Amino acid sequence: MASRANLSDIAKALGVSVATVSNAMSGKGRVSQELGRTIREKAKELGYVPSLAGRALSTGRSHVLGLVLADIAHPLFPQFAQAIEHAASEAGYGVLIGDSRGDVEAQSRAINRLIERGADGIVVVPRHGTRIGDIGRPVAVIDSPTTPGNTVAADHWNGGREIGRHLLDLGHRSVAIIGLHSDSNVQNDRIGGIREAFAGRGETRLIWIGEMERRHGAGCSLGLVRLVEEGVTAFAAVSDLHALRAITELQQGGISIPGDVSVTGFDDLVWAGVIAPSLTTMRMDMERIAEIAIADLISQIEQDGAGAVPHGLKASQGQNCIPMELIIRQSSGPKLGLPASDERTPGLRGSASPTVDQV
Amino acid sequence: MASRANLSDIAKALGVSVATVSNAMSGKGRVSQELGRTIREKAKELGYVPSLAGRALSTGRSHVLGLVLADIAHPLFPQFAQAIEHAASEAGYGVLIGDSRGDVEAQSRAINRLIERGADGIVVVPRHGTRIGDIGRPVAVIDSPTTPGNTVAADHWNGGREIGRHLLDLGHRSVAIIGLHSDSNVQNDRIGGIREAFAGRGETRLIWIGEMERRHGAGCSLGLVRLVEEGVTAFAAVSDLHALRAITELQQGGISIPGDVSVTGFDDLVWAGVIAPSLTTMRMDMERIAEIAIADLISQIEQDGAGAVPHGLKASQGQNCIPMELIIRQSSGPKLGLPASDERTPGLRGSASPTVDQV
DNA sequence: CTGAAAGCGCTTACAG
DNA sequence: CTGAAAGCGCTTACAG
Repeated sequence: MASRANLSDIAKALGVSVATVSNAMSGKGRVSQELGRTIREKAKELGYVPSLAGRALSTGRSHVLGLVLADIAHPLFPQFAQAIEHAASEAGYGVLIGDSRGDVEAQSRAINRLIERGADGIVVVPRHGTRIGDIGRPVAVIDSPTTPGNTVAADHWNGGREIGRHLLDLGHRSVAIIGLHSDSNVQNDRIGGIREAFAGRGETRLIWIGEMERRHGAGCSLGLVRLVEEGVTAFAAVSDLHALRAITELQQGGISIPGDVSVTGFDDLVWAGVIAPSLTTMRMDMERIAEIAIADLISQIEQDGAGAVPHGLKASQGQNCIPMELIIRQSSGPKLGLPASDERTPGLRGSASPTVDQV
Repeated sequence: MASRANLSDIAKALGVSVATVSNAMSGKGRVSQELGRTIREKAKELGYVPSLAGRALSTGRSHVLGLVLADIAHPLFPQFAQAIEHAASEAGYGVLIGDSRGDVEAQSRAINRLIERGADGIVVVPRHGTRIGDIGRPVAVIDSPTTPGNTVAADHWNGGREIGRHLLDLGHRSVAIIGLHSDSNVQNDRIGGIREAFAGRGETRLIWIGEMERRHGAGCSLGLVRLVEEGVTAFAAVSDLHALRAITELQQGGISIPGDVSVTGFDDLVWAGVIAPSLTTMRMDMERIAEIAIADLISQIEQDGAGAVPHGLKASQGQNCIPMELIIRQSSGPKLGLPASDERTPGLRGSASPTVDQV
């Protein structure tokens, strides 16, 4: 297990020049089929692994991308990281992570660190209400279709609309929408969609968790039971995290889901399928989002040298708003008293005959 | 904004040699204080950013570490990634992510890819029951103190013991322990600790979710309500994810927590503080774990050239078993009927007077 | 204390 | 189709 073979070793072993070996390995033609094959065989035999550092130095490209999320501790991070890593890896790029710990200015520092580390481009999922300035290197922003400069995103608005329709179809006419911050484009889109669906067909009210916690402390009650008493029959959270909070608060208050009220979320986070009742939610197509983000980034990288070309899409904008997928699970059901005209399978867990049923 | 200044630019601007500039920048002495200062000033003035590729090529060190988790979609990944990124970044290293999507052999491929990308070393949080062979590059394994080759880990066993004691202190004498796989060292440690605490003081039984799902399908009921009827008063899950499942299943079954039974978890996942009731759990000190893993890795890197020195700790083994921290929240309380001799603060949510109270 | 030179492993015009 | 040469930006003995 001598130290790694390099181009020169192969060249020597075959009595050819390193230039030829290089050309053969990169497969850009310029070498006879015959010789090309021989060289590649020898390379394999010697266990040749190209040195990225050597390549990077001569091409000026590191073939590494940076991934910066507003908050690396966000429960969606795993999904993002996995999809981005996969897409990048398919395209021959590595992914370096940057963390901004939810802090706005740390976000730009994180981006800068990654650039100093030689990232050829950056994928950023920005913090609510942040805008990414020109960083002199290609960037792909994943936020919301309504965010200026956004590269690709799920169609959050339409996702909201579908959630709204789903609840309307089940007979719900009074929904409480649960959000966190009013400065998040993603959340505002989702909320806008839900409201649009309900417009003229039912009433919506809005709960901002962030605001409630500022007033009553973190982890405070959301007062959901009270809302049920006032006639709300459905809760549509803009994230599974908030849906989870709603479900447990309602359950703790003795309210049956979906017997008494329905609850929906967004994002299909890891626990959504596992809690009782399992959570109806809206899922992003992370694979496609990642693919498009990476493709855009790479096309930018391969165009401009290292240029300060303002990032933006040449690709068809329409393609960059990715549909979300409604996943109907047990937490949403027909409004109490309505004929159960649903065609959904009963599910594995017996939400059919709830044992709790008061308030 | 011309293209980036390099050592040679600084050297020319000052009429000195690049060697001197290099020495001045790396601060390894060899340069007069005077000149050193001048050079560094000029460097700053020109906005000099060292080329990692150049450095990597000449030193053979990329200053990049790889992070491989069994499953990047695991809810603990964010905590790990954040802590590792932070520790690495402090030490001047970048972090490249690798994904093995929960697949055992993909795990080694992921490791190899990172090595081909030039990672100087790898941090791996292995999949249950996997063992990392020699990969010809420094590795730090974070798994369980009882895993052979483990570098650093939380003291899962003792964490289990503390959970057990906590439940005993609350008066519980019959606990159901909820695990996923019996081939996970981490889980076995946690379970062993709980059992040790209960030995001779109460009875424990064990539920393997993985096994139940194999028999009854994913998302199946865990039959927890039945257990309560049989006299179980506490559920100790080896992960917050399973605790969450337990809490919702119990609540859905009309059982009050902590009124009727207590539930505890592990890991303090993102939602633990936010559900109702909030979840009592055991938290790892990720910052310390990450620090130690990174320190170990770097010391290995700086010792052997690229050697096949079998990884292992020279550092004091004792230091590498990091205590966990018990976080008492509302999901655990005194056993029903017992005098409430607890000193815990009542918490923000009124678990004091539960409205649900049947079965 | 400072500098000239070689070399890390690759790619890329440019010749032949 | 193939090769000799220069260069990417740095570091590191080795001289002076």
